[in-house]
Amino acid sequence: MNYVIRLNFESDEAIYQQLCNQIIRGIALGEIRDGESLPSVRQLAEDVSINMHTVNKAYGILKDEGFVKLDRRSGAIVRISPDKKRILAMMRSEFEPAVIRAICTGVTREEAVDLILRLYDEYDV
Amino acid sequence: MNYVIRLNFESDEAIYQQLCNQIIRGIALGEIRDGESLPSVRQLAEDVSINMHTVNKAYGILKDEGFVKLDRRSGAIVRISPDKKRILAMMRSEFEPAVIRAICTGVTREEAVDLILRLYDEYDV
DNA sequence: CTAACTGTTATACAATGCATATAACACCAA
DNA sequence: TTGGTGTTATATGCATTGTATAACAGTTAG
Repeated sequence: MNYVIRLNFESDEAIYQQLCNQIIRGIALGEIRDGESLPSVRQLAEDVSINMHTVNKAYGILKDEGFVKLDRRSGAIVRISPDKKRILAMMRSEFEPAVIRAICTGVTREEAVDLILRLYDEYDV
Repeated sequence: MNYVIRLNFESDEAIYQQLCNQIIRGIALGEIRDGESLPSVRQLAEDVSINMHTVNKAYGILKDEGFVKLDRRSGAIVRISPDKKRILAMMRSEFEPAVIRAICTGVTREEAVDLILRLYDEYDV
């Protein structure tokens, strides 16, 4: 895996969450492919200078969210089990706080839609 | 203010954040109008059975986000100071984690856009 | 078989954030 | 003066986060 994980230790976002997002981002970008194996918890922890348990927590969440399969012998392997209903429910709860603020401050539907499409353009191939 | 604040004490979302979101939601829905005054920190705390400081923290955030003006004599008054740049930056950082998951699981642009538009329909008048 | 590697679990610790509680202060209006 | 604002200070209990050390069970290469 050549993909570079970027962590911001000054951020108030938890490290294990940043780690999850970075790996999912790599999958979306196509830089981490289905079937590919991720570094071991100890290896990745050393690579990015964090604790083993923080990586293990991130891997456990990626497993629960259906992005990887964990295996004692070969480590963590990217295998996507799409759960559209769950993702759409998650998207709704993530979008809602932003949309109500957008409405109050006069951000139009067109601007919101444009923002979504630009994010898709940025990550989707 | 007839608007009903709903809090979920079982949620892992902080109470002061839920309170912010509920009030902004009320503004978006038009149930709380510009110029209207919110209950005092002590009154609202008693109404929803939480601590005064939790309400005070929420009011402080609403002030920082530009949704209310605070006044020692008359309390908290809804007065929106739109900061589009800030809201758009916030929307981007809120949307990003959801969008990368959407791309990985095959949620299309159309579905994401539809979700946004349905949220607008739900809150915007 | 041994050694080295996987994920997994248990325990402990410090730091931080959340929510509560009690109390006081400065300001203003009736 | 009395009672209502927001504001601040201090303290406590609790959960989360991240780190640290250690061990366990299963796999694999030598």
